[in-house]
Amino acid sequence: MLFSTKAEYGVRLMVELGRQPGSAPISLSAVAEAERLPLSYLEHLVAKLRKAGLVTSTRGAHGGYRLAKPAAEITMDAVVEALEGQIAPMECFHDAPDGKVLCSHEDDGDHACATKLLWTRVQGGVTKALSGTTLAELVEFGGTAAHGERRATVGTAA
Amino acid sequence: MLFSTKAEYGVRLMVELGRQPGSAPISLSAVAEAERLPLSYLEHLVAKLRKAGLVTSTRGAHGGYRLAKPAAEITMDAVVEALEGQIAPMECFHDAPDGKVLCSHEDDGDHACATKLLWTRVQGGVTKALSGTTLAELVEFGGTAAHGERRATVGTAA
DNA sequence: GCATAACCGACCGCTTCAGTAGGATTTAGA
DNA sequence: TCTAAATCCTACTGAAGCGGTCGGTTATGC
Repeated sequence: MLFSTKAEYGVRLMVELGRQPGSAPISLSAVAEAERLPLSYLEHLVAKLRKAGLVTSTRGAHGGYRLAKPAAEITMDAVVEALEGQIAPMECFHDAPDGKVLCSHEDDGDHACATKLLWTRVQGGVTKALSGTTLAELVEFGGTAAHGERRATVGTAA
Repeated sequence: MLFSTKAEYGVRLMVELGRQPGSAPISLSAVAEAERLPLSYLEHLVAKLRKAGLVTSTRGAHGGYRLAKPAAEITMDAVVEALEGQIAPMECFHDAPDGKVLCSHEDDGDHACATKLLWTRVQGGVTKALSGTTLAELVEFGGTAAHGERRATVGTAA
């Protein structure tokens, strides 16, 4: 499995928030019930999302969570990264501050790291798919399929 | 991390086999020494590759492993899948026999699985990167990047 | 002041990961 | 024929992460 249920649950949570029309905050328990997910586990996940600045919270009675930005401006790479940590295909991969991809055992033998080409391509494919998908798309996708006829085509990000 | 070191080590192992010019089998200990990887761990990995039909083995003295097919005909999706198991972004994803992608909680609520769009795109990106890369490419990549003649001769073991 | 809800940290059973250990079987060559 | 080299196989282990629970604290609307 590429991702754990943290990403799955977290994205579902975000979609649920994005689905809400008004500006009133939604309580976690409402989300948990709607998505049939354990409330106490969601607490951990939403904490990550909050620390990443993706959702805002209001405490106390009638409090809850809402999106920090419009759903169309939230790309899924930020969401998944907040939940799962840095998206790298391999342990030795880490993003340099300047955006370049590094491999920790670059050239540590008598030849360059032959696997770097592969993992770079994989990472490119994943980040492209994630950053090319907005939360608004997912809300729309789930929403239209909800009432009425079934959307069969899923399509791939270009 | 998307993949564990199983994929990393296994790919390195395959590259090492592909690097060898002759048709003589290479012992695992030679590979382990060249790549500085634990021999007994490589045994587990190469077993998976063998069961997947990617390498062949000859037992006994002067035995070892070699590629079951030319490196140009080996795509990395087969290699990684042999090592890591089925490549799916999420637990609920599984390939149907007819090649279609299924989600186990398709439509389990009052709306379709909103995350399916996202995971489908991610899976597409990953499989595209993996199946679009051949072992020969990696061998070539590591080879040219190597500083010419300092290429280690994975000769007969010590 | 009470119910509601966000917050926080500790804990737990389970599985996987990465690696080790010890042996058995097969084979080439002296 | 004996031996060293190699594959092959099973079992085990420490560490870490996953999925989830629990109890408690703080903040807030009614």
